[in-house]
Formats: sequence, C-alpha cells, structure tokens
Amino acid sequence: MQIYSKTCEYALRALVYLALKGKGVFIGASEISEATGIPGPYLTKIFQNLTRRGFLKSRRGVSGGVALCHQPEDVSLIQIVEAIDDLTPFDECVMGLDQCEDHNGCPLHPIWSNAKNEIFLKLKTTSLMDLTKNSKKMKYRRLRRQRLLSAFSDDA
Amino acid sequence: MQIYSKTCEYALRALVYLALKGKGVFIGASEISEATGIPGPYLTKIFQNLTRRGFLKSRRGVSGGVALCHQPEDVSLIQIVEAIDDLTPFDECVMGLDQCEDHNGCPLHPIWSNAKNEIFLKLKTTSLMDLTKNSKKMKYRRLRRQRLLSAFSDDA
DNA sequence: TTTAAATAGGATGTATATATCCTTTTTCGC
DNA sequence: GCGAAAAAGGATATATACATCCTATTTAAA
Repeated sequence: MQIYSKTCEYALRALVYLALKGKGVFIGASEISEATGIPGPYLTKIFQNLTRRGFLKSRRGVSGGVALCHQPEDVSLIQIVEAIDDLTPFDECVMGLDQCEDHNGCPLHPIWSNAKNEIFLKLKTTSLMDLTKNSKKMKYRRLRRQRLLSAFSDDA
Repeated sequence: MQIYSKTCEYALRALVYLALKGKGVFIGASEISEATGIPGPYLTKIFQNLTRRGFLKSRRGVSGGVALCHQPEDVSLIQIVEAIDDLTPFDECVMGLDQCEDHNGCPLHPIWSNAKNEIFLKLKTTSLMDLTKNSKKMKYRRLRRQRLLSAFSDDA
C-alpha cells in the first residue's frame, strides 16, 4: 500500500531540504545526503533526473551543487511524482478487470477511486513550500542499521 | 499507487473464481489459469501458499485441484491481503519521517491516513462472496499480447 | 498394476527498483 | 596553469517481485 515509489519519496525529501534553503541556493549532494539519510550515490542519480526535468539547476566543481529552479510555493507535489513515477497504471482496476468503470466497477472500485482522487487532488494542491511547514526539525528513517545522524554533522 | 501486490491481485482473482464454484468444489489450476489469465506456473505457487495458510485444500492426481476451505461469505479480503502481502510498512510515513503521528504529522499524513483507514475497513468488511457479485462475466487483463479470453470459456 | 493427470516443492530465470562505483568534465582557489 | 572539489554519465551490483521449469509424489481410472 503506497502512494509513490521510494525514489519519489527520496526526491521529495531532498527537494524539501532545498526548499528550506530557498530558490537558487546551491547545496552539495553530500550535505543533502547527510541531512536526509538518502544514500549519496543514489541521490546524485535522482538529482540528474530532476535537473533534466527542470526542477533543479546544477553547478559542477568546487562549491557546486544543485539548486531549485522555482520558488517552493510554485512546485506542486504532483509535478514531482509524475516526473519520477509512472502514473499510467494509475487507473487500472485493483482486481485486474479489463473494464472497471464508475457505473459498473468491481466492489473495490468506488472506495479506491475515491481515495485516489483525494490523494491526487492533495498532491496537486500541496506545494514544496507546504511540505516545509512541519519539516523544520525532521528526522528521517535510515536504511539498515545506520546511526541516526543529525543534519549537518561533519563526522562523515 | 497501489493497494496490494500483483501476487495478491492474482490470489483474489483466483479465489473469486473458486467462490463462484462454491466451497469444497475442486477445480484444476489449469482451468483457473485459463479463465483468469494468471500465468499457470505462478498460480500454482500462489495456491501452495494459500493452501498452507488454510484458505484452500488441495487434491493431487487425476481430477485433483484446489477448493475453498470456507464459505465465500466467511472470508474477508483483508485476511487474504495480510496472508500474501507484508502489511508492516503500512504505517510508515510517506515522506520517510521517523515520527509522523496524527497530532503532528507531515502534510500528507491526514489524507493518506484517512485513505488507508477507509480501504482497510473496506477490505475487512468485504468478503469473497461480495467480490463475486459483479464478477459473473469478468474479463481480466492479460499479460503481454495474449488473447482476451472471456471467463469460463472452454476454448483452452 | 500400470498410466495419465494433477499438485508439491525445489531450483532457476527475468524484470524492475534500488543502490553503488568509476571515470570524465567542470569549476574554483591557489 | 594546477590541484581539489563536485556533478555528469555510464556501468555495474543488489534486492525483491514476478514468472517458469523440472522432478517427485499422489490420485483415479483403465
């Protein structure tokens, strides 16, 4: 039971971190990896993707990094989810029915259809800025049994 | 965006087919595979699992097959989903927050929490019998470019 | 008792998502 | 210009879900 992929969750976490810094502020991937608990090499891949898709701009070299292209309030979550995940199977019947319409769907159709619509609307109306609201002092889950590093720790 | 795994969807489709036949009626895996479009070898694995977990009884040999152990109205969907999928990450925050409670969750927490509760309740209160209601003349999605067989067709 | 049909169970193959590594290119500071 | 820092990009590794294959065992019927 999930809304979006783990990769997409990572993207959101990283973008929220950048949103807290503000549009156009360049931050290194290693800092973001440390702060958010996202595996560094994987994060750089996600950044490449987000850069190609116009969410981020990147700068190489010393004091390089990535920065938001837009104001956090101008980026909706649905834009990010659509860019990372494939939402085409979004409308497939959970029972695997070839046809499952509103008027004659499977027993799970109405409730799942409703839930999806609500979530979809929420993703459309929630911006990166909104996501930063409750995220001032976040602690993220870590992979495996790693230590829970506090953001900005320098003990790499 | 999904409720349960593809394996679980297969299990439900197969169990609905058996529910239409009634409790205790043995049906061969090949017939069920034909009728539901579930890959045969994979279906037998799912049946082994469902048998071990007490949903089905199996009979080997000529005119063998699997049969429901219980009346279709006595089996809830949540029982099946819990048996097939791992629902432990069910409560993990979609933003990856270590703590994400009702009183102080991430912005997506309320809506996702709600949706999950509704779906969970529906799965609890819907039985195999209920699932058969709209499933008399089902056509299921097929893998790859197979023919779209109508359910219960005898043109194996 | 033999044979065919069917599930059980183990092993293996494939696809995709997740994660890492290495080399190249760019950029800054000296 | 040189060296270090950092992202880009390609290749590879790992985990899991999905799917198939082969052999053994069981069963019913001829």
